[in-house]
Amino acid sequence: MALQETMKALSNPVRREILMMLKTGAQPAGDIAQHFELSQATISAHLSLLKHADLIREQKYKNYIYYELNLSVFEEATLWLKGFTNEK
Amino acid sequence: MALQETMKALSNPVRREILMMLKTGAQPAGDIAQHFELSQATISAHLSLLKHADLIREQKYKNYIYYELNLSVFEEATLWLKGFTNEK
DNA sequence: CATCTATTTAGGATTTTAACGAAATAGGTT
DNA sequence: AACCTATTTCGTTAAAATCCTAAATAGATG
Repeated sequence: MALQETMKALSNPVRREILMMLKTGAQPAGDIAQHFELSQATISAHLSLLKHADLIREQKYKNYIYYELNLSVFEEATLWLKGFTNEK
Repeated sequence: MALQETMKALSNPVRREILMMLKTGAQPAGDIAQHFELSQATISAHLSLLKHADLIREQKYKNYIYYELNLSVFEEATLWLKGFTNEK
């Protein structure tokens, strides 16, 4: 998919921290927001951008929206980067 | 070093294209600029940012400033990304 | 169905980024 | 020293990103 979207999404520290939070498993938007001193609305916008970049997926359960990593796009980005160090 | 600088630098398509141009070896700033329909000043600013992110190094020779990749920082970024897909 | 809770959307202020042309600098070369 | 040539720095402008508060939406629950 679009490397541009991926890289743009990864360029922001808040979004990277969100991704790291999701390493251990899916979490609802509210829980994610509580880890930051930022408004819920701001975190929601970051989540939306990560979703558009396809780095995360959402999954509804009860009253919550759980977000989780979508690893395939990470693999693409990793490959792009490895292209610099691997080849002779 | 600072992952923030690295990711910020990689988030821009012009800068990524510059990096790809340097895969095949060092090139002077002027040659790099010629591959884009952007002013020399703009490319110079991109090169400066890449240099601050430590993704490239400069090397003076005759009248030119040659830029070349600095692979160690690519490795750090690759490791960070692989941290998402590798671990269980 | 009325209400509560979780989350997003809208609108707006502030900061950052990307670009340009023009001027400045830094080295070579004559 | 004077002059090229390559590159950067300066000053400015326009567009995009980030954040906030307040209002809207969407589901679950009583």
